[in-house]
Amino acid sequence: MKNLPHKTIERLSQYRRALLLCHAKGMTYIYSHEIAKIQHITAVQVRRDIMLIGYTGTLRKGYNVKELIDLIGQIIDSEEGINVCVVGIGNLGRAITNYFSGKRTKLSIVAVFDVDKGKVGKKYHGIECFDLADMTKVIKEKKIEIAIMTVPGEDAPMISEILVKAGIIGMLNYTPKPVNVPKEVYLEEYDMITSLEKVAFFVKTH
Amino acid sequence: MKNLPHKTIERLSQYRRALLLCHAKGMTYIYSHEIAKIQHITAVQVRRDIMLIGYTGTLRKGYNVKELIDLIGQIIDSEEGINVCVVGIGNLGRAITNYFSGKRTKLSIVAVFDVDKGKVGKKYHGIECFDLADMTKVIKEKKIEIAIMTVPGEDAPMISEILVKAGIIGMLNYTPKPVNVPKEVYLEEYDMITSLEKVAFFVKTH
DNA sequence: TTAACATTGTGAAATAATTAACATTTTCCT
DNA sequence: AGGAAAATGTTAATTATTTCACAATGTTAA
Repeated sequence: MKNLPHKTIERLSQYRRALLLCHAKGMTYIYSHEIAKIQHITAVQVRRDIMLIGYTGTLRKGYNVKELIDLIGQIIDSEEGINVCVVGIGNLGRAITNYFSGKRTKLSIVAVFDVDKGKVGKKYHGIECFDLADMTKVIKEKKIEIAIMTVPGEDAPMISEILVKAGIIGMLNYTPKPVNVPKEVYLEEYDMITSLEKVAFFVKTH
Repeated sequence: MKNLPHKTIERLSQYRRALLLCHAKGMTYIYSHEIAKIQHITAVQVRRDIMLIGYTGTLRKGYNVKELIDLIGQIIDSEEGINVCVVGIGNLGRAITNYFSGKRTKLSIVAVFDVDKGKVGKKYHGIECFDLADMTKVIKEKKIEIAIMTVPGEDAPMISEILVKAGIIGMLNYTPKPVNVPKEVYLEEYDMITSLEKVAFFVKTH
C-alpha cells in the first residue's frame, strides 16, 4: 500500500472523519455519492480512492461504514501510535493542542514547548509545557517523532534545526517562514496568509 | 492575467513574502535559484511562474526585487482592497487576527464575531468584536467580502449559511467540518488534523 | 578578443490527478 | 420472469502541474 497519491491520503483522512460521524449516528452503509457530497468532490473520485486502498463495497448497498473506517485506519495510522509535540504555545499552539485533546487518534501530543518561563510547568489541555531549552532531552525521553511548529516566523529556522538534530522525522510548519530540513525529514508547510491571498485572488476573478 | 494555475497563485504569494524580506535587507536583484532555495522548490518552477505573469528578468543579474514585488501585487491584490472578517474568536481566531495585524496587505480584517457576550464589544488587536447575531448587518455595513471561519465544527454549516446569505463571496473554512456553499462563493478549506495525519503517513513510509 | 560560464525563457516531455465512459451486478417493480 | 434503475469498479481519456533540455545571451577572465 505504498504508492498512494498525496491527495488520496488527504482525502482518506477526511473520509474517515466524515465516516466516524456517520457511524456515531448509527449508519451502517454509505454510498460513494454521499461521501462525495460531504466533501464536495465527485463520487468517482471517492470510488477511485477506495479502489486504491483495495476495499470493495457492496453493489447497491454502498460501503460498510465500520469496515471502511477500520481499513483507512490500517492504511494511514501507524500501529504503535506516534508521539507529537507542539513548539510554541501561543494562540495557534493552543488551538492545535485543543483540537487534539480527547481525539481517538493514534497521534498523541505528549509535550508542548515554549521559551516563556511563565508558561513552562503549566499544563495545556492536560499536556505539560517544557522549557524550549530542554527540548532535545524531552524529545528523546518521550520518543517524539513529529513536531508542529507554531513559533514566530523569525525563530522557525533555528528551532527547526534543533528539532532535526533531536531526531524528529516529520515536521508541520505553521510559521510564515519556510524552513530547510534534510531529505530524511518529511516536511509539510502551511501558511494562512497564502491561503487568504489565494481566496482573495479567486474571488476577484469570479 | 486570468488563467493562472492555482498552484502558481499560491507560490506567487509566497514569493512576494520572501521578496519583501529580501527587499528589507537591501537586496535589489535576486536569481531564480535563490527564490527556489527559500521555498524549497526548483529554479525552473520559479522561472516558469514568473514567465506566466509576464515578467522578464535580466540575464545574469536575475530579477529586480522591487519590480517583482510590485508586479505580484498587481496580479494578486485587488486594487481597492478587500474587507475580511473572522468568525469565532477562540484561540485560532485570535492567532489569525494577530497574524494580520500590522501587515501591509490589501486585505484588512475589519470585524470579528463571536457568540460569547463576554467577548462582544471587546477589541482584538484593535478590531472590534461584534455579536454573531448582528453578523448580517455588520457584513453589509462594512462591506465585508471574505469570511474566515474559526468556530467549532458543529456550528460551521449554520454559520456558513448565514455568511452566504449576508453576501460573502469568499470563505476560508478552518473548522474540521466541510461546508457547502453555492458555486458563486469561492471556498477554501483547510484542516489541521488532515495535515498531521498526512505527515504521519509519509513519515511511516519514509 | 575569445572562450568558458552562468543565467533566463520556453517548447516539449513526463508525471500526477481528475474525470468520463461504461461494463457489471444487484435490486426493485410490473 | 424480465426490464429498468442504481450502484460499484475500472480502463481510458483528459487536464493540470512539474521537470527536462536547450537556445539565447550577457559577463567574466584569460
